[in-house]
Order: sequence, then structure tokens, then C-alpha cells
Amino acid sequence: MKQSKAFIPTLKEVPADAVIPSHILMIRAGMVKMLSAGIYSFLPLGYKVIKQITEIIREEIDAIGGQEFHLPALNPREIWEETGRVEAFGDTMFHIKNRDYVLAPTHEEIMTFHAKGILKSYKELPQIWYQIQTKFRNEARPRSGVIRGRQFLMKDAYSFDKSFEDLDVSYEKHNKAYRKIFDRCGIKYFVVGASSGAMGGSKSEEFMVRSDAGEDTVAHCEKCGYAANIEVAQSVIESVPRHEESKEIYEISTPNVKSIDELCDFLKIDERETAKSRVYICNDEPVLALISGNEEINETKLEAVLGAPVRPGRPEELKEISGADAGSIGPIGFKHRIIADLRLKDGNNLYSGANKNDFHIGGIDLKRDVPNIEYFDLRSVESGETCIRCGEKLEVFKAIELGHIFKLGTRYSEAMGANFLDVNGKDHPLVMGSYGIGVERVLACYIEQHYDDKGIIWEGELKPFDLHIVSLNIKNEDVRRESNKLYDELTAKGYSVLFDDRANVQAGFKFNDADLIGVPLQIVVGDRGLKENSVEVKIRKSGERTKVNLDEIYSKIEDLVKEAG
RNA sequence: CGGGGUGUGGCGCAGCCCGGUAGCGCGCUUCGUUCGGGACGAAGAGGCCGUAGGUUCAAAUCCUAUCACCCCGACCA
Repeated sequence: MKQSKAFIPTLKEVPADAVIPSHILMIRAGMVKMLSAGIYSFLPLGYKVIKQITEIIREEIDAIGGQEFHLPALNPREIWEETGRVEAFGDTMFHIKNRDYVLAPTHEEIMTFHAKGILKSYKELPQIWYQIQTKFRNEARPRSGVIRGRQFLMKDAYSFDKSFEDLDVSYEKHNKAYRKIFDRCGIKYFVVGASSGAMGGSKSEEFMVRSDAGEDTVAHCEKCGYAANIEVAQSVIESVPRHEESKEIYEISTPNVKSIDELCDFLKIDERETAKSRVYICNDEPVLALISGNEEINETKLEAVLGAPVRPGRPEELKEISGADAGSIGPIGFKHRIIADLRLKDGNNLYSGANKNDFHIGGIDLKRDVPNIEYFDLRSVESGETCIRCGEKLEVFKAIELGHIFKLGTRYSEAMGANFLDVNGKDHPLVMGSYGIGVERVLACYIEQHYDDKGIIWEGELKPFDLHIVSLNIKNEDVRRESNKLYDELTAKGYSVLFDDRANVQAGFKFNDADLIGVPLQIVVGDRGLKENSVEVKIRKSGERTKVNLDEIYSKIEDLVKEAG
């Protein structure tokens, strides 16, 4: 590809609207251009990489028996009514104004529609069907470039099995295929097990990539691979000590002391000697949640414990419920349900609010003084805490969900009546799995993990080109002749080559463009080197440059391509 | 949806407070010089200042409405 003819509109300046590295670099390298919020055009360079990603996905899904479909994005609304998902998606689903169609946000219903009445016998199972197509979701807030868009390219596969045991097999095939796909893409990822909850599915796992631009917070153990969403993550933590001797309860005047910090300051005590109170309303009933010191209650865990949504009590309600305002509430004399974080289990000699403004109580023994207390895991895991599985340190960080494999079960087949006949001629709903990959996210995540201050650094299978010939001063006849010769021969040898043959572009400009685009190997052809019959080969990743005699350039390139991938 | 911010040439921005008919850098066109890490000179092209109303002799600038985009949060997979 000759750059003088290629449409690769690189940008020197950082676009005002882009914030995260991958977004900035994709725009600057001329890979994408935004059309509207969350809607991007892929320009030739970006699309080239996208095609390579989808090719890897195709190979690996085909290898486990997948068959590719091409499905409509425009769907009759009624098919989505059958499974109740028009309501479930709500405003996230795009509706067509002048006909009763919706734009498909995913394709469970459509695949199930095709299975229905056609996959009639257990003999035809299992099937793995997939597609790589654009999905539409009316995201309230698109962000981070291509990572959360209103339309996005997704590979989604669906498996159809005759039993849950067979589903396990299909699921495991995808699990392995996904690892191969992301490994081949050169992405560092980890797998988070997620309990799939109310969807009726039994198991789901998310393939995640660490990134500040992520929308999920996870706890991860580098050593043993334990990974969990912060909403369910656990760690080994020390409970507050139970002292030999339990003191008697006593009231302390604590004027204007509201926060735990203020309380510790005022009484010259450690935060572990305190129990913080938060009042939540659940099913219109107040619940007092106690947590050690200044830790935060994890509301998702709380909701799981209580089995219903919660909301923090409003300031004006608190006095009515407890007799005091926030900052002076505590378990002693609290008339409603009391639950506490495990860390506080059987703690004694604790300080907490007195349910009387400007007073706290000391000498609290939860075992003695709060007999109805219940203990649960209510706190969020924090970085540096101990892994429950291997004892190493956990890290807590943001992550992007790249892929999701999910045992659906019969939710869709039952709702839509997609049944098959077993050996005995008996009707059963197809047992389904669904497996998604955000294709553009793969690209964005790759860049998030492979860049420096100059630009993108391509390696491995995703690289848009093997080689970048950078010809300095192509008006010089020797340079022109040798560059063209190199370009023709390297292309003939089967390398994909980007050739910066632009006249009237300064050397520095070309170097910077080449670093920005990030092809792994640059071959710099200039008259200076040609006088010694040599060109310079630069490895983009290390910045290392070597003079190579033209006589041995092809063998050298062969070695370097192998090395640099 | 709540909070904050921004809309001025292809890109990045100044001008707005204090109204007087639009400017800078990059990019683009032509010519010349240059030519190994984003060159230099000269001459050009390109904007009804997001949109719609209003105030005023006069609006990029003041007022109102509206739209778009970005960030934080909520929501979502």
C-alpha cells in the first residue's frame, strides 16, 4: 500500500473530545472517525485491523464447529415481545418510527427463531451458530470512543444442545476458543466468574481487560487467577479482636462529633474500635447495617443479603427511626433489624452512636448487648487484602468486559417454543448457551495495552502491516529506485507492506507518522545510507535501529519479522 | 436521567466579562529554497461564530429557548 495514495489521515494534535489512549490513538492514526456520539466510521486502516480480528474469531469458532450466519439488524418488534425483552431492554432498544421494527441489540431471539421447528431431532444436536455483525443499543451515555458505542460490532454465538450436560461441553469449547482468540490477539486478559442470577442460567464468565476506562470494578489475584466483580468479591480479613474482658456500656458526650474520623480523634481511639452505622430502607422497613471503622457498605452485597433493593434512609427519616440524626446512630436501643459485617463478629469494647444526638456509647459487646444481630459479608474488597484462594495480595481495579460466555438454559427456547424430540420421541426445549465478543473492544483494548508516547505499537496477528518502508526524500533518484525495488520484492515475497512514498513530506514528519501508526518494523531508506549500500531497520517496540546492507536485507527482514512477530 | 463543561475555517484554540462586522497555530493550494525526527520565504483559498428567536442603530459578544458533543455519576451487559 503506497501511502501517497492511501487514506490514512493522521493527526498531530490530540483531538479535544478523546480522553483515553486507545481513543486518542485510533483517531490520530487515522483508523476511525466519529460520526455522532457513540457512532464511528472505521477508515481503511482501522477496518483492516478489525477484519483481522474477525478472521481470528472465525477461525477459532469454526474450529469448534461454529457455523456463521448473516442476520437482519432490522427485526419485527413482536419477536422481541415473545420473550419479554422489549420491556427488559426499555429505552436501550432502538425503535423504528415509521414501521413496527426494532434495531437488534443482540440476537438470541432471531437465532432461536431459526432453530424453532427446524432443529427438530436430538440427532441434529449440538449446533453452534454465530454471526459477526453490528448491534444497536441506545446507550444513555456513550463513552471512551469505540468501547461503549450506540452501534458496535459483536461476535455472538449460540449453542443448542439436547441436555445441560451437553451444554457444559459446548460452553467449555467456547471457553477454550475464547482463550485462544484473545491470546492470538495479544491481549492480556483475565476471567471473572459471575453468578448469572435471575436469568435462569447456571454459569457465566466474563473475559476482562484491566483498564482505567473500564466500567466494572474487579478484584484480581495475579498469582492464582482469582477474579471477581467487586459486587461479589471476597477477601481474607482479620476480624476485630475480642478482648478478654468486656467493659460495661457507658455513654459519652461527644458534641459535634459526626464522622468516624472525628470520633477517633476525639476519643483517641483506633477506627477498629468503632462500629459505623448506616440505616437502609428495604421493603419499607429500616435496617441498621454496622461496619467496622470507616469502611464502606457494599450495597450490592447488602441487597443480596436482604433479597430486595435498598436505599439509604433519608436524613429526615433517621430521627424518627432511631431517635438521632446521622452521625449519632448505633445498635444500642435501635428498635429494628440489625445486621453487621463479618469483620465485627462478636466484637466487644466497641464505640458507636447512642441514638441520641451528640452522644456515643462505649463498651459495647455485640454478643452481649445486641443479641439479635446477624452477620454477613457486607464490605467491599480493597487493594492489598489477602486472596481467599491462595493468600497472596489482591488488587482492585477497573476493567473492560471483552467477552462473555453464558449458559442460557431454556429461557429463550421455552418462551419461543423451540423444541426438539429426544430418543423417546418426547418434546424438550433446546438447551442454549450464548457467547459474545465485542470486536471493537478487542481493538481498543489491544491499543490500551500496546502504546507509548509516540503512538501505537503493533505486534503479532493484529498488525495492519508487516513492514513500513519509510523513504526519505523520494525525489532523490537512488532513494526512489531502491525503495520501489524493496517494496515490489517484499510484497512479492508475501509481506504486507506500507510504503511511505510521499513526496514533499519531511523526514521528521514521516518518522512520526510511522511511529504513530506503529507497524512493527520500519525500513528507512535515505540517500545517506544508500551511499554505503545500506538501509536502516527500526524495531518500533524497542526503538532499536540497525544498519543493514542491501545485500542481506531480505534474510535480515525474514529474521526480524519472525522475531518481532 | 442528575451534576459539570464546551460549541468560532479540516484540526487545536483566542476573542465574549466591557456589543462596533473575526484572529492565531497546525493543515490545505501555488512558486521558490530546503530535505535523517513534525523546515523556511512569498503569495493564496477557506468561517452567515451550533441553531432559532429576542434586545439594540449595531450581536461571536447581552437575554431566552433549543440542539450537539465531552467529563463525573446513575442506569445498562
